[in-house]
Parts: sequence; C-alpha cells; structure tokens
Amino acid sequence: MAEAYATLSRKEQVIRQAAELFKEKGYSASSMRDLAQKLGIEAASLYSHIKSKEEILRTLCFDMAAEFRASLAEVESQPVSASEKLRLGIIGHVKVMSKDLTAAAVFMNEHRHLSQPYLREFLLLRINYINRFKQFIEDGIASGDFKKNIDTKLAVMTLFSSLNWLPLWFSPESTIEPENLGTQLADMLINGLKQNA
Amino acid sequence: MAEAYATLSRKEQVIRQAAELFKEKGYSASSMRDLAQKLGIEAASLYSHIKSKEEILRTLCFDMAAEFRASLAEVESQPVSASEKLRLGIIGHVKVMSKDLTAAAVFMNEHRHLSQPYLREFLLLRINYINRFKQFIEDGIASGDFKKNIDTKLAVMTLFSSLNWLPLWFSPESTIEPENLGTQLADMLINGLKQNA
DNA sequence: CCTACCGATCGGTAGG
DNA sequence: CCTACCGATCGGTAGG
Repeated sequence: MAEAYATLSRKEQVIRQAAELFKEKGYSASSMRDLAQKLGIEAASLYSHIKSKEEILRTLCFDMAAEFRASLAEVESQPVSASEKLRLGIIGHVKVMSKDLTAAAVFMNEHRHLSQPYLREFLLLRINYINRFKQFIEDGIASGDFKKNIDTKLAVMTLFSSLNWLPLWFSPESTIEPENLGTQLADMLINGLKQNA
Repeated sequence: MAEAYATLSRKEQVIRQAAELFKEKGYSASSMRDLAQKLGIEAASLYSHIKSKEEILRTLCFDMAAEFRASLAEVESQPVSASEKLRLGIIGHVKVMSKDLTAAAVFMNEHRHLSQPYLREFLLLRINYINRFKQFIEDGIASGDFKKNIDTKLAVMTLFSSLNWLPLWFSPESTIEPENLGTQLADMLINGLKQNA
C-alpha cells in the first residue's frame, strides 16, 4: 500500500504506453506485439490486464470525454457573459488537453476506430459538447458582443479544429503554461490578429 | 481516343476510390481487398494499375502538395500588403482543398503512413509552406497591420489547424462556394468574432 | 507473466 | 483482369 500511489498500476502502464503508440503510428498500424515490446513482456501477457485492443482505445477516448464534459459544465455554471463563457471554455479545454497531450491526440485522431455502439455514443457526446460551445457564440451574437453576420457552424468548427490539433504540434517541453496558452488562443479566435484601429 | 478525355483512366479510378477508402477507414485499416471490391475486381488485379498500396498514398499526398505550392506562389507574386497576402493565401488554400475534399482529407490525416524517404520529403514541403504563411504574419506585424504581441507560431498553427480540418466536416453538398468559404474563414481568423466597438 | 498455438487476414507475386 | 497461392503478421486463447 505504501507504493500504491507512487506508481501506476500495470494496467495504467499498459494504457499509457498504448496511448503513445497509437499517437505515433495510429491505432490500426499499432500491433499488440509492438505494445508488449514497449513494456518488456510477451504479447499474450497483455491480456491479463486488458480484455482487448479496443478496450484500451475506449478507455482513452471516454476518459478524455468525461474530463472535457466536467470542464464545460463548470464553465456553464458561472454567472458571466456568453463571450466570457466562450473564453473560459477554450481555456478549460486547453487545460484538460495539457494534462495528457498524448491521450488528447488519440482522442482526436483515433476515435473513429471504435466499433459500434461505442462509436455512436462517442459521436453523440462530441456533438453535444460542440453544440454547447456553439450556444455561447449564438448568445454572444444575440447580446451584441459578437458580430451579427457570423456563420456559427463555421465559427465553432474552426474553433475546435484549432483546439484539437494542438496536441499534434504543441511540445510538452514548452515553457508556456496551459492557462496562458489557452488565454492566447481564446484571444486570437475572439479578437483576431488585426490591430484595432 | 474519343472517349479518352471523357472518362477517368482505370488508374485514376483506382486512386480515387482509394482516397475515399483511406479517408473513411484510414490508410492502415484499408485493405487492398476492400479497394478491389469497390472497383468490382479481384485484389490481385489492382497491381496491373499500381505498383503498391503506398504508391497510391504517395500520389495522393504529393499531388495535393504540388497544388498547394502553386497556389501559394501565385499569391506571393502579387503586389499587395502582407495582411492581404495572408487573406489570399487562405482563400487559395480553401479553393485547392475544395477541388477534392476527399484527397485533401487523406493528405492531412494519412501522410504519416508514408515510408522514408517520402515522409521526410513531405514534411519538408509542409514546413516550407507553413513558414511562408508565417512570414505573412510576421510582415503584417512589422507593418503594423497585425498586433505586436502575437505568438506567430501559435497563430500559424491555429490557422492551419482550421484549414486542415475543414475537409473532415465540410459537406460537399453545401451551397456555399469555396471562394466565399475561404473569405469567411480568413475574415474570422484575421478579424476575430468580436464586434469592434 | 510465459510457451505454444489458432484461424483470419494482410500486401503482393507467378503465370496466364 | 483472373486463379492460385505465398510468407508474414494480426488479435486473441488455452493452459499453466
């Protein structure tokens, strides 16, 4: 029990190494033998810790999804303007991703390899999440904070594109903290690049 | 010869169907037997038209890359401001993607399955392309068009994230034309969502 | 966690 | 464009 919270359980180690492998080579191109080698065991031994290759992917995808949902619910509960909720929602999303950029990359790029009914469930969670951000934009337009002629679908998809690609290029060695990164990203998307005359 | 320019060559048909398959299931999860079935032939017959599975991927990736480069060179040659070059560059990128959203999706998502030395060459082309857009942003800051405190790497990666995800969610059935879509996207990224007070 | 192994499927070739 | 086929590799199981 003394070492229990100091180390990852073997199952957690398996999932963590799998995340790195899936991020690097993609889910389909990653074999259970590759994964076993990273852990220094035989492929067959993996199955004492996990039921199947897809179970690992499910764990990675749905654990991330739960964190994103929790972050958004917290933002929605705050008594601030729609444009401020959008800003906080972006920062929260970046913070969640920053806690595990590898898992975030898998979440974004590999979820399509989930089988049914998991894939359907995942996509429903995602569309719900996106629609709640879209609502912030629509509310911001209604309140006059945002421009009236915005295509809200284009805006929200542009937003998520930017957020979701971050794990693919952002280096964890960067000195910039997640809060600061999220703030800059939100500022860029909300205020644009242009100098206000 | 009369029908030669009215129909796609068999090789082009193979590549086109492969692009759809790769977009849908990913390169690694797409089998040559899947592809053959889409064309109504046996898997072994594919090899009269192409040398290997990877040759198809190479064709798709490098053909798209050539189109993007041509579009950017055209923009750079114009006697306009840096911020206008950025705007035209975005519109050009969207136009190129719109000509074949399927190939654009493969270009973006599956290029990592290229083997060496093709992968290296591809990544060099991409970093060059991105850096030229980054130059537009830096020039725009220098001229006072853009804000002085912008993180140019963050800005350019955000830009490309938005552009590159477009093929994954944008429906070809949409009534909006590429020119208009590119214009809106450029406006959003350059001017932001916020109402200028 | 290992050895031993299974049936299925993979990309691709030979030869016509 | 087909039939027939190859060696390699896949995810996973049995039994310890």
